[in-house]
Amino acid sequence: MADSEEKKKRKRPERPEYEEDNGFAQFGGYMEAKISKLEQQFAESAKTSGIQKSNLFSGVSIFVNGHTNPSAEALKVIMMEHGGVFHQYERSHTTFIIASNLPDVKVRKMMPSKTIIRPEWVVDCVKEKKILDHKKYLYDFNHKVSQPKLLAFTGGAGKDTGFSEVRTAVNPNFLSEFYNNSRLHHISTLGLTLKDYVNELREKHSGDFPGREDLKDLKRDDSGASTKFIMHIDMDCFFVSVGLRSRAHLRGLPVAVTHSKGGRNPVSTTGQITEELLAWGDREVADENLKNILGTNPSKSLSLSEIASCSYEARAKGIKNGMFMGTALKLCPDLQTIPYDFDQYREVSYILYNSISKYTLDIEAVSCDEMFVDLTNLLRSTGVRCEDFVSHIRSEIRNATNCPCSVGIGGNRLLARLATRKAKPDGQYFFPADNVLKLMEDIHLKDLPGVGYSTFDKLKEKGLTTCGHLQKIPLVQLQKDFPGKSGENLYNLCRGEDNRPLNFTRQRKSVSTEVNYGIRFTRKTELETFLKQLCEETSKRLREVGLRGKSVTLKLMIRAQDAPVETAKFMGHGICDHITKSASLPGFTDDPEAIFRAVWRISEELSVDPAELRGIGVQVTKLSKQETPKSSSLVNLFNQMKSKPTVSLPEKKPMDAVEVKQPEDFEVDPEVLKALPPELREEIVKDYANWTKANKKSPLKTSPEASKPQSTARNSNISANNILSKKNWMKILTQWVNSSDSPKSCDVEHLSCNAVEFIRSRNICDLYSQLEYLRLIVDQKDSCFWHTSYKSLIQGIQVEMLNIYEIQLKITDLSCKRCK
DNA sequence: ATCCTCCCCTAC
DNA sequence: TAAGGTAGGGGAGGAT
Repeated sequence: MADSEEKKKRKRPERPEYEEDNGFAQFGGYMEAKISKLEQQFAESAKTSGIQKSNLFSGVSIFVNGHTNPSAEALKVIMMEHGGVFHQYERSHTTFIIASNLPDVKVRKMMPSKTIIRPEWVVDCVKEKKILDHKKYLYDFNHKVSQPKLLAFTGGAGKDTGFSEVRTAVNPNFLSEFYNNSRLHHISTLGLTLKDYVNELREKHSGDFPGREDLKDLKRDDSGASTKFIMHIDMDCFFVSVGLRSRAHLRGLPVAVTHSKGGRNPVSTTGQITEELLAWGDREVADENLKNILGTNPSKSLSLSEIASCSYEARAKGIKNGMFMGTALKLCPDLQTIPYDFDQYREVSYILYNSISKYTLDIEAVSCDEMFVDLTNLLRSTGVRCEDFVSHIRSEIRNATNCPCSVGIGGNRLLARLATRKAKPDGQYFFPADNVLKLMEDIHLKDLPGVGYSTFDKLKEKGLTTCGHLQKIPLVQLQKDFPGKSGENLYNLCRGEDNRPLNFTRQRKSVSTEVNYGIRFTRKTELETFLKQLCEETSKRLREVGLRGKSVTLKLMIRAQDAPVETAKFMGHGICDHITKSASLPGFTDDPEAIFRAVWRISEELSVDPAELRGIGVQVTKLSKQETPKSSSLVNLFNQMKSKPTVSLPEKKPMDAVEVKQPEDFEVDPEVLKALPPELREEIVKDYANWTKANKKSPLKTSPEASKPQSTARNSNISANNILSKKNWMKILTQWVNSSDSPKSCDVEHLSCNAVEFIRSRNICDLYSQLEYLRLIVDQKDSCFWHTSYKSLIQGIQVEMLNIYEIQLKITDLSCKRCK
C-alpha cells in the first residue's frame, strides 16, 4: 500500500502549479471538491460562531470510523471548540483515525497505514488541557470489543421479552446473525467459493503461467522420470495462523480460535452433557471433554463453546480442534483465545490459491486452506525438480500470507495426503515410491480418507486399527462388513492404492440451506416464517450460481423421545432423530415461493410438532444450468436502456459516426443508488447535487482548462455511442459491473475509447467523477477480474493524460489485496 | 438391471 | 451462554 503511494508520487510530474495542495488534488471531480468544502465549512463555522475555546488541537485532524463513545458528532464539536479538524472522510493527511468498536479487518482494510486510536484520547486531552501521548490510546486489535448488537439479541429490550423469542430462530434477524457467526457456515461457503474460483480461472485462462518464469534458476531434473507427482497443500492451523498475523506477541503460545472468552456456562448440568456427548462427533475429543466434565464440580459449569482451531503449542497440551473451551482451559489454563476473522481467512485463501495458479491450474480445491495439485505437467514442462518446486512454493506462500503451510507429495492423492500428515507442521515430505505396501502397514486406519469415527469403531471392534491389520483381510471378507464399494475402497486404500483422479472442475449437484441451532418454536406460524426464510436463502444461493432445481428435500431434526427439552449446549439441537423427505418442483426452478410451497406440503405431511423441532434444512437437487438470455455486454446494456421509455434520453437519432454531441448533464439515478451499499450511497448522494449546482455557476478554477468556459471545453466531438456522455452513465456502469463476475474485454476497450474521447475533448472533470464512481463500485466487487480490468483501464487513461497534459489523474488504489 | 428416495457417513 | 453448515459418496430397499 505504502509502496503504491510512493509510485504515484514519483510518477506525477513536478510542476508547481499542480502541487498536491493547491491544485491537482482538487483538479477533478466532485468527490475531492465536496470533501474540501466540508472541511472548509467546518473550520469556518468554528471561527465565525465564536465557539472556539482553545487551539489545543491545532494541526490535528481526526476521522471517526464506526460507533464511538463519545459519538462522532460529539467529537466533531470538541475538535471544533479546540481548533482541530474533523474529517468527514478519511484523507491522506488525517492525523488520527478514531475508533473504539470495529472489526479489525475493516479498520485495516480501510486504513492500512494509519494510526488508530481510541476516542478517549480526545476527551483526555481536553481534560488535561494538553496533547497527550497518543501511544497510550492506540486501538487495541487484540482486545476486540464486541460489535453493537441488535437489541433483540442482547435481550436488552427487557427481561419480559420472553426468553425463547430473543435469540432463537423466531427472531427475524436470527438467520443472518447466525450465519455471520457460524464457523461451519463460513468454512463451507468459503470452500465452495474457492472451488468456483478455480473453475473460473481455468475457464478464463490464457495458457500462460507467469510464475514458471521464476523457476528458471532452479536446478534441472535430468532423471527424466515419468512418475506422477501429486501435491497436497494444507495450511497449518489455518484460523490461528491467520489470527496471529496481527498478534505477533502471541506467537509461540498456546492459542485457540473460539467464540468464547473462557467464560462459564451457567445452565448445563453434568449428566446432560455426558449424555449428549456420547452421541456426538469426534470420539477422542468427546472422551476428553467427557472425562473433564465428569471430574468437574457440577455447580461450576464450563464453557461449551467449541475450539475451531488451535496452535501446535496448544496441541502439545492435549487440546484439539472441536474441543470445548472449558475442557481446553482445564488442560491449559493459560490458553490464549482469539476471535474469528472470517474476512481475513477469505483474503488469505485467495492469496494461497493465487500463489499456486501462477504455476499451474491442475488444482483440485478441497477447502479454503487445502488443495491437491497435479505437478506432473508443470515439472515436465519446466524441468524443475519436484522438491525444489515445493520449497519454492512453500516459501512463496509463507511470504505472501505470513502463514505456514505444509506440503505432502505422493504418487496419488492418498499418499500425498498421508505425506502431509508427516510434513506438519510447517514442513514438506515425499512419500517414497517404493515399498509402499510396507510403509502403509504402520498407518493408523483413522488416517485413511473416508474412515470416520463410525467406520473406525466398526474396524476396531474386529481388532483392526492399522493398515497393516487390514491388509491381511481378503476383499470378500471385508465386503461382508463393508459391502460393495465401501469395502473395495478400504481394501485399496490400506495398500496405498488410490486411483481416484483429481477433479479440476466440479459441477454442483445440490444447493442447500440448513440451521440446526437456535431452533425453538412454539407455534406453527413461527415455523412457517422461518421456513420461508430458508427457502428464500436457498433461492438466493441457486441464483448466485445460476442453477435451478427440479427436486427439493426437507431435512428435519426432531428431539429424540427421551432427550431433555433443554439441551446441554446453549440453543443446541441435543439428541435428535433425523428425517428427510423430498418432493418434485414444478420444472427447473429457483423461485422461493415454488420451493416453499413444495417444502410446506412436505412439512404438513410429516405433521411435526413445531415445539419438538431442533433443526431444519432445505436442499434443492436435480440441477440444471439456468439459461442466460440477457447479454451483459456494456454496449448492449447501453442500447437496451436507450430504447426504454423510462430513461429520459433525447430522441433517438441514427448512429451517425460524425455526429457532434455534447455530454449531457449528469444525474444521480435513485434506482442505482438504492442498490448500493449504504455507506457508498451516502457518500455519493450527500454532496453530489450541491456540487453540480455550484459547478454550473463557477467552473473549477484549478482545471487546466480554467481559462476557457466549461461549454468551450466540451465543444469537441464526442461520438453518439459514448456511454460516458449519457445522462444515465451511472446506471449503465452500475448494471454493467453488477451483471457479471468478469468484464468482457471488448467492453473494457469500449469504455477506454470513451474515456480517451473525454480526455481529448478536455472534459476531465466529468471523466474524473465517473472514474471515481467506477472505482467505488468495482471496489465493492469481489472479483479480481474486475479489479485488474479497472486497473488496465486506468493505465490506458493515464497514458493518454500524459500525452496530452503531461500529467496524470490522481486515482485512488483499489482496496483488494489479492490482486496487486 | 437401473433408478429413486431415504438414510448414514465423511470432510472441511 | 453460543452461533452444531454444506456437499458428496454410498448403501438398503422399493419402484420401474
